[in-house]
Amino acid sequence: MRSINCSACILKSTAVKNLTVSELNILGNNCAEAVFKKGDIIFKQNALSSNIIYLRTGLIKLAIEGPQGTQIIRLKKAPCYLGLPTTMGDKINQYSAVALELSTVCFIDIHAFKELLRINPDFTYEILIRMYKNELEQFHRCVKLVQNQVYGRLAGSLLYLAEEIYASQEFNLPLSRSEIGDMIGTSRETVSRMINSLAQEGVISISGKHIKILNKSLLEKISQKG
DNA sequence: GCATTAACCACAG
DNA sequence: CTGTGGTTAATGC
Repeated sequence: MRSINCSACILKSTAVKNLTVSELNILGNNCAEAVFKKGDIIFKQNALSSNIIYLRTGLIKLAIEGPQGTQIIRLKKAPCYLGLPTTMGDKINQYSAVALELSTVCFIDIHAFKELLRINPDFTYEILIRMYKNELEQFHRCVKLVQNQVYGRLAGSLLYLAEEIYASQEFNLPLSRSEIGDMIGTSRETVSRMINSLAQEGVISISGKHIKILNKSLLEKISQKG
């Protein structure tokens, strides 16, 4: 395998910043970088995986094929690790990852990753903290999805995109209406109608994929009450 | 009952 | 891929 100079990487994860030069060499000797275009599958549910994936740049979605169709578990923005639960918890991928925009990704051999976890506590600590935060986020997301009505779930996900992904009140939706439906557990028709009615009420303005949040506090209210 | 919510279907840009 | 209209089932008042 061609080795990569991880020491020179300017997009190191918080965890990797704790690695020594020799540990960075272990990493560099056991990883490969790849570029994915919008729509490319990075890894697929039910396939065997022996890699941890580090998303250096870009945006991806994680999705599970459920009994009632596709469920988008969450979006992930660089920089972050993908596939920690699925690669550490099982040999088979429990979900798929698909690029939503041009993304660069490092595939890290699971054995090298485990070795780093074993030998460098500061590295391991950062990974753990990240995992715990993730778990909390997932708990909250789960409650919102189960207890909110569709209108509230849509409002919540628009807020999520604005706050967490783009840090802006104005952005281009990275997902189709159908995918938004898959994310909040509703049909594409309902997403269309509700986006339009949010626009009619002046909460947002929408033109194709371009969206602007006009009344954030009202959107937050809708997100909480449904 | 009657209204509301939201899914499913069909059809048209 | 989206938007719209009609229909229908479930739930609440």
